Amino acid sequence: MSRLPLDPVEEARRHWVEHGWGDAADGMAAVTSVMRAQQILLARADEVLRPYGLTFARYEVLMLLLFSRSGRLPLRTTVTRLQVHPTSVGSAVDRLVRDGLVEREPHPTDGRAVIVVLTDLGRKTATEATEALNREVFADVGVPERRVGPLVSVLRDLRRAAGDF
Amino acid sequence: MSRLPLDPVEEARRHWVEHGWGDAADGMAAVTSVMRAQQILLARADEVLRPYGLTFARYEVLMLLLFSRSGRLPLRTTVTRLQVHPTSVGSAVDRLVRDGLVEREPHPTDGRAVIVVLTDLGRKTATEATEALNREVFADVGVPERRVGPLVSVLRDLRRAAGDF
DNA sequence: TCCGGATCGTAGGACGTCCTCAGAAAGTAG
DNA sequence: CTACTTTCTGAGGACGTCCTACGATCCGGA
Repeated sequence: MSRLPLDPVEEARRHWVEHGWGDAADGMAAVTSVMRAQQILLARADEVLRPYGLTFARYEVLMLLLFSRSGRLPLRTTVTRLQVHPTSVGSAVDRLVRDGLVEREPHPTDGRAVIVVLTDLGRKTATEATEALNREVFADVGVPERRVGPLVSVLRDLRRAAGDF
Repeated sequence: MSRLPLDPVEEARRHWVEHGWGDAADGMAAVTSVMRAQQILLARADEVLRPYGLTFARYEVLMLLLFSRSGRLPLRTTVTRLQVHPTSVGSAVDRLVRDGLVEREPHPTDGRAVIVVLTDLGRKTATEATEALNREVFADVGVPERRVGPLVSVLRDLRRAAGDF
């Protein structure tokens, strides 16, 4: 993967201004920056998770179950908390079941619903994977310490404005 | 899409601290925030682009060609600038060709390479789509004006540290 | 000149995301 | 109790991303 001579986001911003789109240049730069940052961070996380047979999407499902303490949640609950499409969680759960990390159970009172249950292997894997992620990714995301707070804060505003919570 | 009672990122941070992972909690919050912000912004962009038969990935290819002024670039150049895998750009170009927005041409001197050429329809579509994106997404990304600059700045640091440029 | 390594693009496959549609079950109004 | 609406899940498909493997081409050094 080669290093570019110039920041592609700043290059795009320059083109935006040249085309008379200056009033949208900052927004374009923000959106493009977030897109690329996500790509970088997701690649790092997936690389660390690969030895555990996980991806970040499946890891998020496992962590939700780990935090539930009883290790079991309705599928619908995970869909709501993870803010993704039902079929996305569905396929993640399918692969977690395939690998023995979770199990599907029928809901005791709602015949439509499904309960996802963390297995012992799933609990062990989630814990070990978290320690690896903490060490290899989260402990240093490549942003100066004092700028992490403001970053999370501004993105929280964005998420709130988008109706997440 | 339902609104959650609490910020899921802050909920996760709380769980991180409770599990003794406090030193990685900020990084986890930063990574998770970026992931969700990207999902929100990508969904908005794709929605605005849908009437033009575009996705954000294909739109980025078109804009690179539009800015090249001759409207033609080696495929390799677009792969490098967009920082994605060659096969990702390949499939994007396939669909752009299918829709008549670009054409493939052989490279005049390098038998391995491919030149991607913007068609008149592609140029027109890219321009109109940009005006829609500027109006509907980039002009107001849901972040206070004065915080956009720092956001772009901190993510530029992250991208630079990751070796992008 | 020739040959071995590097580069470019593509094919096939795994995965995650979204969409629409369908069916089953639950809830609700009458 | 019936009929209508809503909720939950799964099937099938489109798309973007990545990976590995492969063939074709280029290039530089022997």
